[in-house]
Amino acid sequence: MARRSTQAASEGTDKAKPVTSYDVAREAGVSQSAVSRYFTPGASVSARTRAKILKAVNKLGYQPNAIARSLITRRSSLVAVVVANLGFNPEFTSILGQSLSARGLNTLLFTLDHESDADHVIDQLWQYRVAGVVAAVTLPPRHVDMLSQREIPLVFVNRAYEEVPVNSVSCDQSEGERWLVDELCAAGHRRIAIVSGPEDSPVSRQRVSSAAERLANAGVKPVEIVVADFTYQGGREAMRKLAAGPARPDAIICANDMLAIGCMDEARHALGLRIPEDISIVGFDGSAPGQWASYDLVTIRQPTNLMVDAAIDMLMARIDDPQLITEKRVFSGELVRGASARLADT
Amino acid sequence: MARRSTQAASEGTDKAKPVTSYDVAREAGVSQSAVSRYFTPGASVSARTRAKILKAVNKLGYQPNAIARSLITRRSSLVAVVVANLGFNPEFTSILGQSLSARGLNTLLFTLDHESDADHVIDQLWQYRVAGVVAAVTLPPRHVDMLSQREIPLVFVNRAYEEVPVNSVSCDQSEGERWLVDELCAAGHRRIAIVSGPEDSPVSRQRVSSAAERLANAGVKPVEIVVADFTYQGGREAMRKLAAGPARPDAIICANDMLAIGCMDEARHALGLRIPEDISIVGFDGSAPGQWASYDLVTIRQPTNLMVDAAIDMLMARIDDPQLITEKRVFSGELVRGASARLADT
DNA sequence: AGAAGTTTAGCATTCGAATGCAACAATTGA
DNA sequence: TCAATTGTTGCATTCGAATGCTAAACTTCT
Repeated sequence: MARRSTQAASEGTDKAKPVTSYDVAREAGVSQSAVSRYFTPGASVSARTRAKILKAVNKLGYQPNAIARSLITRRSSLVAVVVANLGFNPEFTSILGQSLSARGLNTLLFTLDHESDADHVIDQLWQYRVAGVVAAVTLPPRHVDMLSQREIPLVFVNRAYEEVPVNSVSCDQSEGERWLVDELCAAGHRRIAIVSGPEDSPVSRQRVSSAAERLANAGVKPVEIVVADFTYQGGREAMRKLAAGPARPDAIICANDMLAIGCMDEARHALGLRIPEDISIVGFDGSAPGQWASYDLVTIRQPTNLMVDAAIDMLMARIDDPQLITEKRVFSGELVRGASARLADT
Repeated sequence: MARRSTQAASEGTDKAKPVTSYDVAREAGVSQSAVSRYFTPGASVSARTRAKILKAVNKLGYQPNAIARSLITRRSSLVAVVVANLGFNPEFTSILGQSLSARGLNTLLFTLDHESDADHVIDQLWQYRVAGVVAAVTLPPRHVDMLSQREIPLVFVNRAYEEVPVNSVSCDQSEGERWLVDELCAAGHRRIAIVSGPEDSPVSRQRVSSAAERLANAGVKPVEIVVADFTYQGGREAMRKLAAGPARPDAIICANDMLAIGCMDEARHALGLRIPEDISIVGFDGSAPGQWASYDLVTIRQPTNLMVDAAIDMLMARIDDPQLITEKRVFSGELVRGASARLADT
């Protein structure tokens, strides 16, 4: 085993030179405190020292060390973003990252496949003393409690908990499903099937139960409820199953756009059905592919931008005052009247 | 006023209690050093103290503070992942994040809209003393130099530089385009157009020039080269322009799948063309939507998993030994013989 | 049992920036 | 002009874990 210190010291060709606030202070002829204050928004530094420091900073190419800063201030500019691998709008992550960045926060991204990975994620984000957490997945209540005990602000997106008070922003799933059901029923559909997402997905469960309930109100019993995962392939298989069943439905309510797209492709390209003449298909999300001309989905568009902004607002309010009362913000979706379903004329 | 849960409300002054290694040491009756060594893989700790510490750790719920550790070791477990907002496979980010996580690294995600944002990103990742950088965007040479001076390992994905030596993994764009061109020519296409991505995108430039070159070799001059951005809408507009031009092409080579999808939708749904009877369209990427039945694109599938693994391998090798010579790994793509283009029979 | 070698434990220091405090300078008011 | 006020500055300490070094405890071998 080689001794690194001696080696590194001897071979000093082009060495990385970590510039510290002390270096800047020496260069500018001021104290390290002054340099620190220079980078602290509210601090009092005279114009003269300001100028001297600025010069030294530029000369040396100094960048404050966020690690050291976090250590002493006990807070970082990192926000953990926890998303599920499947079933979530990839554009959401992108928009969220950009909004965070615009507010000077950095994104620590965690993608989880299985809920069980949550333990690991919680450990990691705690180790990094993140300033907050935006979760678009379900976390077990004990993790929610843990974060709240540790006073780490947490905002859920499209999740709500009965048991624990949490901040959340969401799109009104029930309302959206009611709209969809009403549209389908008004257009005369009666043999309606539902394609559900995974059974452990709260979003899917909520959408499916809302739709089923509204159907029941309208005196319609779903001809079938098929469970699929939140993938294109899942949608195709679901459609295949429905077509093979006893009474082919004349309308399908899918738990998200991806499933709807899969259903449409299977219906058209494998089963030779016409949409919406032979069968109506509706989704939920308002994802980009759903709006492509090939699909032109009837769906509920979630106001992603609004939701992201709201989430960040809540998070930052919490960061400033961790004692704030929890709040849930629910946005209405927007019915997108595409051509994938036969709807009543407006 | 909202009602609070019994748990949270019971303790009026529930304070966050940051457990440190000293707390654990006291609880276990050992020194702080011992606790530290307990969490250091190669360190020597006797079975007895190990047990005592483990007990204390569990009792107090201790998690080492990654910030403090990073400060003293001068390295973090963070890897910066820099991607462009448009034009890149979202699944790439997801896979990369998971692979990093599997190796104990965390993902600091930066999404950039404009290349000019790169300055800010470089500042941020340097401030956090990231262990490495995976970039799927072009960075100005000065930034590449800066990272190399600071000895921060850097791996590019699908970018290569002539001027500076950098690590990179990529898919062989030229080879892929040659395959596509050859297929189209062999099938008898002669009026071939190209839809390019943004002119400041190296990936697009490389693909377009490779295709154009191969066409020239075959004695074919592109009927037109249309520039678009890397979006669905861009593809649609490009197709519209091409159709309005003097000689409508019988085949279109698109700089990526998204553009190809846009072209297909415009051709079919706005122009009433049949694909591939009236016009052949090919893409590049092998993205998921391109493989959906509605499109069934002829394209080049990039081996995303291989590329991600290779990138991480290179990065980790660099982290272990920053002096390693730079290396470029180029993978072949895979021709996907879909139905979006009329190809010669095999 | 004693010498020589090997683990293991603890002390003290280190990483780099933020901040309370006290000293000092600059400004204002009388 | 001097005192009171306000604004700046630097010193010294702090955050929490890692690590070189030394001393102590344990093995191993003769």
